[in-house]
Amino acid sequence: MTAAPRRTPAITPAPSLTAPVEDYLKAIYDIQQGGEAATTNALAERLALAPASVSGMVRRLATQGLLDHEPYRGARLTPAGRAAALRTLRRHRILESYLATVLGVPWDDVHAEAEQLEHAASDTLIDRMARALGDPLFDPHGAPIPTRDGVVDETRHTTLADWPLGTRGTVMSVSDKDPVMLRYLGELELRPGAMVQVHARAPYDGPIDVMVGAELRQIGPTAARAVRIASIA
Amino acid sequence: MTAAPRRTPAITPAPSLTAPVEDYLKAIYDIQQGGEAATTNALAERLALAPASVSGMVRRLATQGLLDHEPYRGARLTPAGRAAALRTLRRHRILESYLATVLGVPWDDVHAEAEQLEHAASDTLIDRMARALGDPLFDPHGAPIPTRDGVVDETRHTTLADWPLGTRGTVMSVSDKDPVMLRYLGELELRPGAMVQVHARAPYDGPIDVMVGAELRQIGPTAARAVRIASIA
DNA sequence: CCGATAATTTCGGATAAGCGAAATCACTTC
DNA sequence: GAAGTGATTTCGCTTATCCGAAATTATCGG
Repeated sequence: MTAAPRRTPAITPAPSLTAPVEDYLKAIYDIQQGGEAATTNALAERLALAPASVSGMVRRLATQGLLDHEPYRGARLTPAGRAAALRTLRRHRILESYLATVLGVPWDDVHAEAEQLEHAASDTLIDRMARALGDPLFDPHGAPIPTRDGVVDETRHTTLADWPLGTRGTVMSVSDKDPVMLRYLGELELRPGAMVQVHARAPYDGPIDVMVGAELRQIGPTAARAVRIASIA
Repeated sequence: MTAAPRRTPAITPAPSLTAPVEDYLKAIYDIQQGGEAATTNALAERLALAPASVSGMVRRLATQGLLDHEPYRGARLTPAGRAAALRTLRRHRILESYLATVLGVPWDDVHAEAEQLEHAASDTLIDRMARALGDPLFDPHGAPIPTRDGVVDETRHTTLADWPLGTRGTVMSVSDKDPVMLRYLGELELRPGAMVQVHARAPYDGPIDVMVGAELRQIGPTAARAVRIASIA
């Protein structure tokens, strides 16, 4: 191993990355954010690719200094990789906010549309959209929007599946990955800002009784895991 | 100066085309619209590619039924190719209009931005933007916007370089290809809608004296060729 | 009709991204 | 501590898009 000059890169992630590369970095960020290791398999599943393909790309990105990779162990973003991931995340979430707020795109469609546009929109366009929205801090699903300089709230909130019985809380965010799930949660009024209180949880992954606003609902554990809660401030 | 709108037979523009393919089709449409033959070299220059690359792609697109190609002669869009080109053109021009009108992107920047986004935005998003604008018929540079069904005004207007002396006319459109040129034309107030009258033309590609509104300007023939004029109605 | 020139195509090769099958490694279990 | 299992990587190959150099074709001037 030659002692490569390991400068901690400034916030500027050099040249424009390809769409697949941005997707890998975003996925790795996301998995790390969930506290898990960004293994080949986890990445392959999230990106809907064959593990073999992920192996190759991860090696390439590691040589490009965007992530650290110990073979058979998993990948971890370098500062440069993290910066790139956050830039893409900002684009994604600003776009989601803009599409939902200004153009009235239904909130369960916004994710897929933003997924495409995030690779094409220029930085200045994203900033224009952000300004038009009043530089929002959260997207329509409650996810925090990184600033232009890569500052982002990374608080990990408890999911509704783990929220203590009896305690009142607020919905902070819902997962935006699955449009069907989103539509379902929308029907239950489980959107960011909603007040909740878990009354009971049946054992063995049974249904959860939860007050949403003034309504008593029953939801399954999978849906509950997509909803993140915080104490009322 | 030919006439009037044209209807394209409803042909399913098969599965989503790649960005390069859409660019080729758009370029061919554009060149044909200018009355010239879409030769390999013309395409190579417009797309900033090597002629060898164009040869290969044109052959491929011909086998896919998007264009007719006689080797050593040039390419011509089939109905399917034309439909695909017009779909991309609609996206491009709706995006230009939206960016300029709603988001305040400077009119010399909108082309480059739209060039990227047109390959990523969904059809329904484009329609949403169009509706938000009141389904405009022309983009900010005066170019006609095809409808969802591929109807577009293909009138070919005379350029300012050929406009008869003394006759008053209206600027119908300006070329959006070169941002520097656009900025220049903007400074001269040569935008769609402006009234013009050519007073004199110096020989040998000399400068052109032209009244723009109430101002007398002098412009060169290259700039004049980017401005299209029609009689006042 | 015959080249010369210019346009076009063909050829071999490069890069990015992906896949399936086979080999390899890590970890748990006996 | 060996073996089996599942995760990971390697290998060979595919597709899309691009390039430069060499070969080919069209066309125009005489």
